[in-house]
Parts: sequence; structure tokens; C-alpha cells
Amino acid sequence: MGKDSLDLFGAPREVRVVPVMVPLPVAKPYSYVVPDGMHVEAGSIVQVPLGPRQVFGVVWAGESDDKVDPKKLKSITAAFDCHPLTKDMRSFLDWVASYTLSPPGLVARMALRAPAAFDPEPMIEGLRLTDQRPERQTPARLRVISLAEEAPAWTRSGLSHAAGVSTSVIDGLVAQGVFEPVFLPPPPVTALPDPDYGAAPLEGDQRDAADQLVAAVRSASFSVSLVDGVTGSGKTEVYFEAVAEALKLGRQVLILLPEIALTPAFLERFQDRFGAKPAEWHSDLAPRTREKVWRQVGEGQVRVVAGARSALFLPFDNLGLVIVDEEHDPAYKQEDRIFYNARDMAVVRGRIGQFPVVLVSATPSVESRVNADQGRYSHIHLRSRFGGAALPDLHLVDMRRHPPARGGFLSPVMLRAMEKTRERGEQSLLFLNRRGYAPLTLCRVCGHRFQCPNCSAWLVEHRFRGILQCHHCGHNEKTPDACPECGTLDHLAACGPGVERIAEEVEKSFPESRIIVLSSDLSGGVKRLRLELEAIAKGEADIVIGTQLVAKGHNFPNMTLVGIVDADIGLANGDPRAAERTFQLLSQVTGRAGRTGLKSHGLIQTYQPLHPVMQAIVSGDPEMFYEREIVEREKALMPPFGRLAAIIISADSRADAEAHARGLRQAAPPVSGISVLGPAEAPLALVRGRYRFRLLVHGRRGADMQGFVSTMIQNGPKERASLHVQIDIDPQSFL
DNA sequence: AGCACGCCGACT
DNA sequence: GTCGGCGTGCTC
Repeated sequence: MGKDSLDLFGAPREVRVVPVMVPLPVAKPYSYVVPDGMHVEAGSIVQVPLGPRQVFGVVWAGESDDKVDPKKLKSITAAFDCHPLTKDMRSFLDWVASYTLSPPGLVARMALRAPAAFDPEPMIEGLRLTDQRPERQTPARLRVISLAEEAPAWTRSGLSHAAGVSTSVIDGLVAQGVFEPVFLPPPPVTALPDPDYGAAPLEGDQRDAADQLVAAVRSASFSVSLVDGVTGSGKTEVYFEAVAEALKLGRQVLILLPEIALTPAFLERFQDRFGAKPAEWHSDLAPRTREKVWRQVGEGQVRVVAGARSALFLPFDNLGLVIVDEEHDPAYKQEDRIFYNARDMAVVRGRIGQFPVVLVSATPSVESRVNADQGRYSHIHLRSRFGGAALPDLHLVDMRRHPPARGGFLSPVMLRAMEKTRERGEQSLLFLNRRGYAPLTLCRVCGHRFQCPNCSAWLVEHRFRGILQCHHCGHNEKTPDACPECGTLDHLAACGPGVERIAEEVEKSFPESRIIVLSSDLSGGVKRLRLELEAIAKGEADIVIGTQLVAKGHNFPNMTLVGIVDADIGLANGDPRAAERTFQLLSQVTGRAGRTGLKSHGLIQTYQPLHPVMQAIVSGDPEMFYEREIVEREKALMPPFGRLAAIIISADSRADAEAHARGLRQAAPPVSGISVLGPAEAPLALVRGRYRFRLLVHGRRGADMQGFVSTMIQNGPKERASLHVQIDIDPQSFL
């Protein structure tokens, strides 16, 4: 069915009109006319006029059922010669848009982030050997010719490089007709992974777990498995078997990873197993590579992608498995423009595409644990450590009983353990999740505290750089000599430790030790970080002091002592996930030790040795933590029934939502049970079914939100019901 | 996202 | 009297 228009002779003519999703915050696709002779189908990527400019878009269906004023209709400018987005991909984008309360156009835009990839890659120029032979045979020429006989075609630079001659030798042979130019298809971004390449024999738990995952892949139907086991229990080896099976079935695989810092080690492991590297996808890929990967993923030429959360929006042709490694990691949450948790969206992608999704973590998120406990996910638990590596033995250091020396932060117990480690010629790692020198500076005369002018956070002193910096907004100023309030000179006091300050203390106690400080303040970027990590692995440091940067999968064979400087950080900050985060971080960091045959130790400095997180960590029994945390979480999520409960979602930010909740509490004291959740987590809370009234307020402006909520309170249940119907998300739709 | 339109404050 | 601040609305 098309719209009538008039042809040149005034006769009515059928015109094909299709919906096109444009990358703007609009609620639905716009309709465009398909010009005569242009081929487009659902999923095609096109260029269309929009107002004064041209934009890219996706044809969203075979034809439009929208009644648009025909006078407004414009024609598609161009259709690109690249694979159309699959039906699954379009359904996925629609689903994400409705789940996250985002305009579908903006969600679709995430799938179009490589515009130059829409045009086919140009063929590359190559050379092929002919029957002609040169009149004058020189050694260089003979070498080139004999080498060239080994392959059907070469690139000019590839051949000169391989033969060890300059390109002028090749040019000379081309001129004599020994080589003829040919066009070669562009090379793939990576070689094909071979599922049988480095298959390692698995035993016991690992074998059983791998068998379960392989069976899930073979069934080619939707399922979610949570693979959980301590650091070093062989989770990666296990899920590699699932990857191998998907490859054997000819399907594509996506491995999501939270941090790009973890990738080099991961890529090597993958290569050892599959004989080739996976294609990488993350925000700082070179544009050229980015385009190649995008296109080759769409064509099905790339078989395995290892990427950050945005890889979920690559235009896979035949996706058959998604692995979410370190599934608990907060880096999976995107909290700007479109709010989503890639872990959950991966599950949805699997449901839509009818394939298995595997969530992997040594310390699963509480949500995933609950899903596993309730039978929505199957739970695969790996008990033993792979290759017989022993877990470190862990002890709490009660800081009330073993306080540090005045002005210091390290307990004598910790210093003694470091001394012994040094005597054995082994390495120590001190972990403190605080950048800089001191988190707060104050004036000892008038009590003035240095605060950020934009945020309300304290300014963190960075002594190496001589600045005070806000870790929220990045604001920074030079550290003054005098107090800006009372003018007193040299009476500013640093309060509390950061890694720089711990380094200072360690230098005093171990003047001859080689110390490396690792934090995101390290100048020189990722490259420098990798160099430092290599140096540590080679034993070029005795003591490493680091922030959570050191928690991610690097292995230091000689690192036999891990010391947590302040395990209590983060437990008191009011975040509903504080305990969970602390548990996960401490587990990860202590897991850094004990991967060698050497005996290894972990010392955890705390003022709260009886805190459930501390007890769970030293007991080595994660169940202790999860059982209690799930009960606590349910209590917290349970608003008092019979009163109004509201979930406030801000479309802008969690901070925004919090501000509005404060306003609401003041404006309407009888209202209780207001939970403030960021947009990425509120829908999950709904899944848990904890809320009696579900109110999702979605608005661009704060005033709208305040208005919505007030109206709802005044008008009572009827209004609530209508609001609910109007904008709620079906909680069951998640699975 | 851009871009135009429109309504109120401080200026040549 | 205008120039320009950014709030609001529109793009098939």
C-alpha cells in the first residue's frame, strides 16, 4: 500500500513509503518515499533529508502504516550497500527504548556509530605473478620471484617487506610485466578463530560446567547461566568451551568485558585458545579499525567480538552467544543519555535472538544471585581453583587493637608482614581506593575546609602535582600556602590517607624498597600503565600501592602479600549497594594474591572486624555474604504497604532524582517509602515486585516531575492507576 | 541533535 | 528603540 501521487502526465501513481528511524530523540520513525529504482528493505541503512540537513537512518519496516500529510513526505536520498540490520536487532533496539524510557531514535543511533562503514570497503591493490620473467636476473629479483610463487597474490609493500628488498625492485618487475596489478578484497580485521586450536583438557567442576554451557549453546534456545567461582577457578577456560561450540555451529559470539585495561591479557588468552585474536570494540578504537569491525560484524566475517558495553549495539548478522564477564561490574551501567545496564540488555538480546547468555563473576551481583536462586538463571558454581593454586590465607587487622603510629595509617601488623615478605624476596600490594594524597584539607586555625565551588565534595589534595582537585567535576586549584578564610600561613592539615600519602609512609619504613604507585592519575595513559604492570610482573618493584586499578585481572606471580589499607571505605556512604561493592572489591583485590605455588597472605585493616562483609571475606565463604545481603536488600526494598510508595526516575541523572525526592519529602511529609533509583536500576526493582505502587516519572524538566508527583499525591489512587497504566513498564517483559 | 522562533533584560 | 539571552517546538 502506498500513497498516491501524480506522475509527469498528471496520472495517479503508487508510491512506496517506508518508516525510517532517524538518529534524533523522536518518538517514532518518520515516513519517507522510496524513489523509483531504489532497493530498500526493512533494516536497510539509508540517508534521508531531515529539515535542512541529511542524516543517516534505518528503514524500520517494509512499509509505513503511518498517516502522514503527503505534502510533508520527502524521498530517501541514498541507500547504502551494507548488510541491513536484522529483525532481531531492530526488535532489540525497540525493546531497549521502551525499557529505558528513551526515544527509539536515540537508541537506534547507538547502532549507527560508524557512519563511514556504510559504504563498502575499497578493494586493495595487489600484485600477481605472470609468466613473464625479467631479462636481467639479479639476486634481489630472484628472491622476490621465488617468494611470490608461494602465494596467489601479494601487496606491494607486503612483498617487498617479506623479500627484504626495497619497493623499487618490485616496481621494476611490474614495469617489465613480471607482475600484474589485481584487486584484492579488503583483509579481515582478524584471522578466523579455530575452535579446536588450543583446547585444554578440563576436569571435574570445570568439565561439568563446560558441558552444561556447551549443551546450552547446542540447544540454540534462550537461557541464562550464571557461572560463579573464585578467582583462578577457571571460569574463562570454561566459557571458552561455549565459545568454541558456538563457532562450530557457525554462529557469532560477543564477549563483553567491563574494562579495557583488562583486554591485552585477555586477548592473549583468547589467542592461546583459538589461534587468533577476537575483534576488539571499545571507545578508543582508531576510526578506521572501528569502521572495519562494524562492517565485518554485519557481514558475519568477524566471528568473535570482545568489547565494552557498546558492543551490544553492533549489527551482528548471526549472533549465537553472549558472555558477560565480570557481570557484577558497575562499568556495565551507562548513565548518560540512555540509561542501561549492558548485562541486563545482553539477557534481553539473548531472549530476542533465542540464544544462551552466560554471566560470569567470582562475586556475582546480588540481582543475578537472586535470579539464579529463583530459577530464572541456571547457576553453575566452580569450587576448586584451577591448576591447584591455593587461595591466600586472609586475616583481619583490628585497627582498634593494633593502631598505626601517630600520623601513619599502616598497623604494625601490616608493616611486619611487609618486612617478612621483603625478606623472602617477594612482592607486597597495598590497596587503598583513594587517589591523591589526602581526601580533605582543613585549616588548623579556623577550621576552614576546602570544598569544590561546583559540587559539595571536599577537594582532594594531590601533593605530587601541588593541586587540590574535585573528584566529581574535575575542578582543580593550586594548593595555597595560606588559609583563604583566616589568612594564616602554613597551618593547613591533610586529613586521611590517599595512595600518595601511603607511599610516603612506606618510603619512610622501607627506604631501600622499590615502590610503584598505580592510580588513574598516572601520567602517560594506558600505555604507561601497561609498562608499569609489566615492570611489576618482572619483579622490578617490591611494593605496589594502588587504587581499584589493581583489582582488575593482572597477575603478578611473585605477589604474595595483599594488604587492604582501609577496608571500611565505602561502607558508610549511604549507597544501597555499599556492602555489595565493598565485598566485591575486597574479594577481587585479595584474589590478586595466591596464584603461584608460594604461600600467600592477605591482611585487611578495619575498624569494624565484626561487620558481615569483613566476616564473609575472611571466612572465604561468599554464601555468608549473599544470604544476609539478600535479606537486607529485601527489607530495604519493601516500602510500608498502605502508604504511597514511589520510585522516582529522573531522565537526567540519579542526582536529579535524589534532589526531587528531597523536595517531595518536604512537601508531603505523610508520604513515605520513596525510593530513589537511577534509571538503570529502577526497572530491575520492579522485576523484584517489591513496590505496591509503581510510579515512573519521566520528564525533561524538574518542574514537570515535581508537578507529576504532587498531582499524584493529591488525586489519590485513581490518578496513580492512570499514571501507572500510562507509563509503567511490564515487569514480566524482562524475561 | 540542530535550528528557528519568540519573548524579556541591558545597551549602542 | 534594538541585540541577544535561552526556553520551546519541530523535523517525515
